Amino acid sequence: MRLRQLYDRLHKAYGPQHWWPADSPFEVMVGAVLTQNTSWSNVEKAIANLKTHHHLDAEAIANASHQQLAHWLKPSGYFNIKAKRLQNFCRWYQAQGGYAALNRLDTVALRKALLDVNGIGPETADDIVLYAFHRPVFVIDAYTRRLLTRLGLVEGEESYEELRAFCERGLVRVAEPVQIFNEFHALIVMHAKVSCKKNPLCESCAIERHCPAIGVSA
DNA sequence: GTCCAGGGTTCGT
DNA sequence: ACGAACCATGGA
Repeated sequence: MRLRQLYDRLHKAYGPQHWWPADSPFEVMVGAVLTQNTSWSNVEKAIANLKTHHHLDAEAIANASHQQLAHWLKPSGYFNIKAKRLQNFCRWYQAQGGYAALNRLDTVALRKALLDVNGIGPETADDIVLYAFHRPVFVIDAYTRRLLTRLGLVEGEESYEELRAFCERGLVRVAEPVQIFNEFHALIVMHAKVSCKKNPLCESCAIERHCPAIGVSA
């Protein structure tokens, strides 16, 4: 199966996902940090806390006490390390001049700048670049790696950058790469959450080969 | 109620 | 290059 075909099947099975679930680019960035190694439902509660206390704002987060911030972030797990990372990110974001200034960078420079921030790794950087700045980078996460491996499209031990290059190359001629990459990642997450859970066999074998949603029926 | 899986990044070694 | 540390939540 080719990537384009996988996309079509996922899209047909699950429909438009309208990601990222956030009210502003800055909320996307906060969510990208908080969702590191944790499920989205946990992140929503932490973001709701920030909203309730009028702290979903780079300056407010930058100036909050570590203790206060960690308390609000508690539902998203790893609250001490995330308070530190989020605060570090917000101080950097302000120092850079905020969204407008960063948006003047080209995609490669923007991605590189984000990766230099302590607490921002490749997936978090790409979440931000794609979903907050609408640039064409393909986000690789554990679900993506697992699905591509099960489908036999990749070996599985590739580096993050190798997988990203593989996905971007495989979709190099699409008309609207930002829109396709946006939807593709969302669909992979949807498939992992819904289809695999629904079918108990999914976690223990390459069920995608037999998955009615995206693959050949048995 | 108890146990356990899942999910990124950094920092040691 | 590899393992350890960081944590609440939801399902079994």
